[in-house]
Amino acid sequence: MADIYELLRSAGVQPTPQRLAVARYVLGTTSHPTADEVLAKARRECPTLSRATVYNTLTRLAEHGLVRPQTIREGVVVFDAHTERHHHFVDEATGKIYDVPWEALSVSGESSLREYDVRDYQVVMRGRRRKS
Amino acid sequence: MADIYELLRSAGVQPTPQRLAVARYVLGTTSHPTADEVLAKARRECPTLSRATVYNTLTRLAEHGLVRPQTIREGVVVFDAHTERHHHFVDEATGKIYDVPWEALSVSGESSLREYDVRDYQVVMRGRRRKS
DNA sequence: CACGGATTTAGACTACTTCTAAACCTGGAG
DNA sequence: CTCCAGGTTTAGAAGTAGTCTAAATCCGTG
Repeated sequence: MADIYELLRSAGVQPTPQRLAVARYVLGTTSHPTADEVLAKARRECPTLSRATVYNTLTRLAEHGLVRPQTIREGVVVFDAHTERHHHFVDEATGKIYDVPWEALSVSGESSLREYDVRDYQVVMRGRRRKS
Repeated sequence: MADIYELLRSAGVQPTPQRLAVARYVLGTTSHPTADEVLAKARRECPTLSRATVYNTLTRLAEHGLVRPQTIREGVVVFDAHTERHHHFVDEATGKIYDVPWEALSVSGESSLREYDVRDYQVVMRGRRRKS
């Protein structure tokens, strides 16, 4: 949340008002928004913001490691402000995506996969979130 | 590939020429095709086949457990004829998806996830396939 | 052979994403 | 101060994935 302006600058992304509005929303939520959701929220701060700018900005933030696009939900890319390794749980009833800490699961056996140079992996779980 | 006709019938899907063409292709490949790829291939056998029929048929095959839709590649659903549990490896250079046997990996720790009722899970890996 | 239900079809339509070309800053050189 | 050049933003067009609709077709039964 802190100083988004400085965060963008130090990541090498010139901080324009539009980019700040996008970054403030996407970096401040854990809800895995789609580009359109980011557009809707960021427009509250910057009403002329265009769809193209949102896509450009999200792509740029991703290139600079500030968000991570994820292919988990059907038909859309969602953006995750949580950039360290972690797993995901998808609630099939609501479509909501939850982050699962890396340490909650342990995966072994990758070493047997000689044919593949695995650069990254994650466990994707689906089911229902228990009401608590 | 055996008797697709019987396979459809016994799964409760009325085997029409269009459905046979779709099923023959999608059940006979390990390439995780998209609906459009299935359309292109199945049209060789059945040139009047329409896009809508391909979507309808793939949905029906999925409902009857003969294929499994997967959300792994950006922006598209791919269909996997391999319906038992398994993991996936995505080659980031080519976009190709490879099946990884269930036994090749072991995941532990799901039990700590009290908040979630995990009905299904898989490991999704990304990287480069080694040329062999 | 007519009927009715299931199936197929083309094309319209929606959603998501990328592209394009014009407009718009903004900051430095003259 | 003015002009220019870069980068940025914009609306809308275009491209791609998938769904929907209504008419046409097919097929088994009476």
